Order: sequence, then C-alpha cells, then structure tokens
Amino acid sequence: MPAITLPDGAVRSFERSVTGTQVAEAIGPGLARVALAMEVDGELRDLASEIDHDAHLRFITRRDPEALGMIRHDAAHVLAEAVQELWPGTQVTIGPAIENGFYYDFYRNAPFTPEDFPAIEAKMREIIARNAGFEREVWPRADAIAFFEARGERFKAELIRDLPESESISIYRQGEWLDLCRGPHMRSTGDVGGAFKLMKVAGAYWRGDHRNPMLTRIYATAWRDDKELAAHLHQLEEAERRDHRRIGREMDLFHIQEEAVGQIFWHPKGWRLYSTLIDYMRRAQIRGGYEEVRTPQLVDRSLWEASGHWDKYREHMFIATVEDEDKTLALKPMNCPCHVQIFRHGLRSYRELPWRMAEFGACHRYEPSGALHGIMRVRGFVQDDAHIFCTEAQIAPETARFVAMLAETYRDLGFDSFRVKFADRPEQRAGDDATWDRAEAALIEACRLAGVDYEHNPGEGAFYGPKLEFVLRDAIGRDWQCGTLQVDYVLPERLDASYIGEDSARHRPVMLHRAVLGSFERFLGILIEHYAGRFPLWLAPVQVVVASIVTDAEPYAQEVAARLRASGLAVEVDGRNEKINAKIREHSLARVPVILVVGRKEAEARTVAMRRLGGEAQTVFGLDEAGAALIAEALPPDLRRLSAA
RNA sequence: GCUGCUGUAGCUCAGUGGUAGAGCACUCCCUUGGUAAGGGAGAGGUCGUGAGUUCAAUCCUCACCAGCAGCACCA
Repeated sequence: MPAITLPDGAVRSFERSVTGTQVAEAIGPGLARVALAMEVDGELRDLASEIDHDAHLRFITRRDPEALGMIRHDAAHVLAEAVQELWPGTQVTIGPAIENGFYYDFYRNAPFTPEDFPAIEAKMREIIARNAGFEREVWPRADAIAFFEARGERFKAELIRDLPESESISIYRQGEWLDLCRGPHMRSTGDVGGAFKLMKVAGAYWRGDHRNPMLTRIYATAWRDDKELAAHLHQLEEAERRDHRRIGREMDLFHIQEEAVGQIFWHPKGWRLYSTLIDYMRRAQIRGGYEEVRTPQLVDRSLWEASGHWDKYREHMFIATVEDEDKTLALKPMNCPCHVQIFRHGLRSYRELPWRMAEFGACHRYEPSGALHGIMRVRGFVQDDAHIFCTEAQIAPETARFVAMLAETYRDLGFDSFRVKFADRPEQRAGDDATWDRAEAALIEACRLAGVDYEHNPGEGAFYGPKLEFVLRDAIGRDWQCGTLQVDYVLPERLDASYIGEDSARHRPVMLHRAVLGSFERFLGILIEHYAGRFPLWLAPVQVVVASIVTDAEPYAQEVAARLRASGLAVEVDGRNEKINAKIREHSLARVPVILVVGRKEAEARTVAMRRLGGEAQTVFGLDEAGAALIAEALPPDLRRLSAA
C-alpha cells in the first residue's frame, strides 16, 4: 500500500500499486490533463508505469525543464515512424534528443534531401494528430533480436545484442509502429505538439566510428510551443548574422584563397585588430612575469621523434625537404619542444624556477579538409603559447596565478564569465600510470588551492598530461573552449630537461603548457561573432571616420584626422563627393564606432559633430575636447587601469 | 578524411546545349547636398580546373580543386 509523497509534502496513500495516471486523476482532473510523465524518487518514468512502494513523486508538465527533452525524444520516434511509412525498407538506428532538438539516423540507399522535408513533416503531423498512446512492453532478448532481424533492421538487432544481459529489452509502441527504446515517453504522440521543424540532412557514421557505414541523419528542432520555436529560429538567424566569415568580408578584415587553404590573408584592418590583441597579450604577459622568446619554424624531424610527436602526429605535420641536404624538417605544429631547447641551453638552477617562457608561436598543422572553418579552424595560426618550467610544488601557485591572468583577460575582452573543465587521462597516452596519478593529483590540488570549481571531463586530457580547459560564453550564449593549462611530466623527461636543485643534484622540471586565447585566429573569430563586428573603441579596426559635408570642409576634416592620428587613433577621412546621408549609412554598415561630421559650421568654429554607432543623436564638441575624450576611451582596459592607479 | 550539397562580375544572385544577365560595389560626369542610399554614363566575366560526349558545352558525363553543412579529427 504505497504512500506517495508529493513535492508540496502532501502524502497520498493507495490500497495497491498505482500508475502515475491514477495518482494524477486522484489529485484532480486538471493535473491529469497536463501531466506528461513523472519523476519517481528522482527517476523519470512513464505516467503509465506502476508504483508499488512508498515514493516521492513529481509530475512533469509541459512547463518543467524535463519536458523539453521528452518532447524531442518523442518527436524523434514520430520522425522515424513517418520516414518508415513514407519509405518502407528504410532502416532505423538511433534518434536522441540533443541541444535545441533531436536527430534520427537512418540507413537507406539514397540519402534524404531537404526537398523531402515537407512530406516528412506532413506525415509527422498526421501521426501526432492520430495521438496514439506510447505503450511500453518488455520483450525477451532473443525475441527482440529475431523480430528486428526478420524486419531487416540489422542496426537495431545489433544494438540489442550489445545491451548488457542485465538490461531488460523495452519496446515502445505507438499505434502500429514500434521501436526499441529505453524510454521514458510522454502519454501519446499528441503530446509532441506542433512546434518542431526539420532542419537539415547530414551524413553520420554508425556509432560515430568512421570505419562504419555512413548513415543519413535528419536534424530537427523541437520546442514546447511555437513561440519558443520562433525564438530559436531567430537565434539561428542571429548566429548567421554574426558569422565571422561574413563580417570579415564586410569589414574587409581578411580573406582566404585556394593557393593557401586554411591560412589567412590579413588585410590592413584585420591586422590592426590582430596586432591590438597581440599588444594587449604581450603587456599581460610582461605583467605576469613571462619572458618572450622566438623559436624556429622549421625543425629537424629528430626533435619531433624525440618529443614523440613524429609518431603520433606525423600525418598532420607539414614536412619540408631540401635537395642538397639529406634532411627532413617539419614546420612546427607547436612550440613546446623548441622551448625545452632554450631551457636545456645551459645549466639551469632551481633559483630560475618557475621560468615562464612565452611565444606568439606561429604553428602549422595539416588539419583534415573537413575541419577547416573560416579563421576559426585553420592550418596556419599563432598561439599565445607559454610553458612554465617549475617544480612540482610550484604547480599550484602557478595555476592560481594563471587563472587570475586568464580571468582578467577574458573580462577585458568582454566576456563576463567562464567555466573550467578538468580533463583527465585519455586512452592513448604517453607516460606511465604512476606519473599520471601524480600529474592529475597535482592539478586537482592546484584547483583546490586556487579556489577553482571545475566540471569533470573524463578521458579528454592531452596525450602527455591532464589539463584544465577554460570555456567562455559569448553574447548569444554559445560556449567556446579557449584557455588551457596542461601539466606535463613527460616531455621534460623525453627531451631531457633538468635543473640543479638546492641539493646540487639534477632534477626534472614539470612543464605547464598554457594558453589564454588559444590561437589568435580562432579567438578573433570568436571575438568578431561575440561583438557582431561592433567592437569597443579600443579594438575597432577603424576607430573614427571624419566625414565632410561639403568639399570646402575637407581640409578641416584632414586636419581633425591628422590630430587624432597623431595620438594613435585609427582614423579615416571620407571626403568623397557623396551626400552626408550616404556616408553615414556606409560607415555605420561598416561598423565604425565613431563618425565625426564636419561641415562649414564646424570648420569655422573648430568643432566636430560626433555620432556614435547605433545612436541617432549627434553631439557637437570642441576639437580638443573630442580628441581628449576619444583618446581616453580608446585606451585598452589594462592601460586604463594603470593610468587610473 | 567521410557523406551530401554548391562553384556564373569584387559581393549577393538570376540564366541558357548555339561562348551570358541584374542589383550593389568600381570609374567618369553632373550635383556641394547637414546625420542610414542624389542623378546619369561607362567599364568589368576564357561561367572553379582538366578530360569526355556532341556539329556545337558555362549548361550533359567523369575526375580533380575549393567552399558550405554534418560526422570523424583537434598535440
């Protein structure tokens, strides 16, 4: 005789085991109408499942966060049924709920195309209108395998075979159609509602393994109601509007062409942005006690063999040879082995540790063609890379110091918060387990001392050591992993780095590989999308345009520009034979933060009419006053702090 | 790399088995206009590359290159 405790503390007792539906009905018809599923002692279950013991119960309605996942999961079943009704013989595989929606992978000879979407969506709406109940059944394993094999569903049969013996094989029916599924589901297909949309087709490997057959995947988005759906579609438009490839073209920042695939031609404005960021990072590193170095681009393969990269990453390295010499060199794919060479050059003392060695290291990696993406994923890039050579005891304070630097940098660049993930040993790795134990323990301890809260990211560490990943969130809520800090006991060993300790014996230093931005190229892509190209004044590639109204005012416009340029501002003059309206429009579309309009009046009074990007108001300032204000505003945030202090 | 789609003027795109068009941008002329597009004229393309089919290919076929989306990858 189960006693059911509800979230408000009320207890309802029943004579015998009851279903969630019965409990809901006992409480009231209103609840029975809106309850989609339930949570019993923390576990999400079908409303139709029976409760035979005392339990805490919470009903899930459309408003609850859990509902979204269920809508998507149920919609995936509806999609699968629709496809099989339309194209019998198509094999079903899996169809999970994902962020913003769901997908379903099918196996068939011809892939789907977006032209199929209207028919599929119509069939889905038909199935939803039928409102068939989801009914759970538990089948003997052998029957389930036989059933799916008889239907030619070899992927489903394989899934069942691979389920652990202990797991019961549950099948969900919806009308005539059924599928292997762990559940839970809502009451019936009608609960899916109408707020879904098929989005795109794509190939995907069976079980995510590139050796397996390619399936055809249909992506869809699904929401509680049409309003949420519309909001999501709007968000996608927003992301497209911010696409750094589009903005890069519109703002004339960079381009890419076939002769240098995966590498960037930075135009003057883009390079200004790039160098502003480098300058900022260089100052941050100086304040942080780093020493900057520069190491060779082309390095003999012997060094890569010694470091272990030749074995593991050779096919991703650009190899260079020369005709007269029997040597094989590689364009460096990263900087660490070179930094170890500097460390090794001479006898090092414990007194020199920690040694923070930084390089804006230009690296080249032969990334797979399908991975390339604008300036975000490229084959030639520059890292804000540094290696901290230190003792084991210094790992914790150095981690704390690094996190502080990273937090300040992200804030200065306009990102309010970041998360930290702790990635531990991957399956393929260098170094023995005892070393990994120490490295992971040291990093966890460092987090504790630095007061860093982290999420666990199992198996995602670098091949030579565990790492912290720093993930920031942009203006439209997308996450980007940028910063990293990796503990490495392996490379100093392999490349034989050592220092003389207090005891006058040789010791191995630990290396901390760390980056705040990651690669400048990728980070600039993120920054462009974060600001949608509307940068704060200090970052803007063109900070001020002085636009003349009449030709007579052009000499004065030139004078204003020269004045501001002398203070280091990036200023352009627009003295073209165009109306002021056209000039305002063009420079606004080009996302120039400040337009100074000068006509006869301003030239005479030695003033400027200032107009801010996005604003409609103009304010007239004296030339000196405007100059001083803009120069102050264009000061990078770190320099502003210094001048304020 | 894999699957699918795409490649026509600087950009966005239309179009045809008989060697091509629009808008914006560009150049020149008129216009000197006060805060998001003033008017006119002109120039600009071996239709991604190579091969094949055809009397004839930008269009059809194949291969390659590049881009896009997803997957896989990301030291």
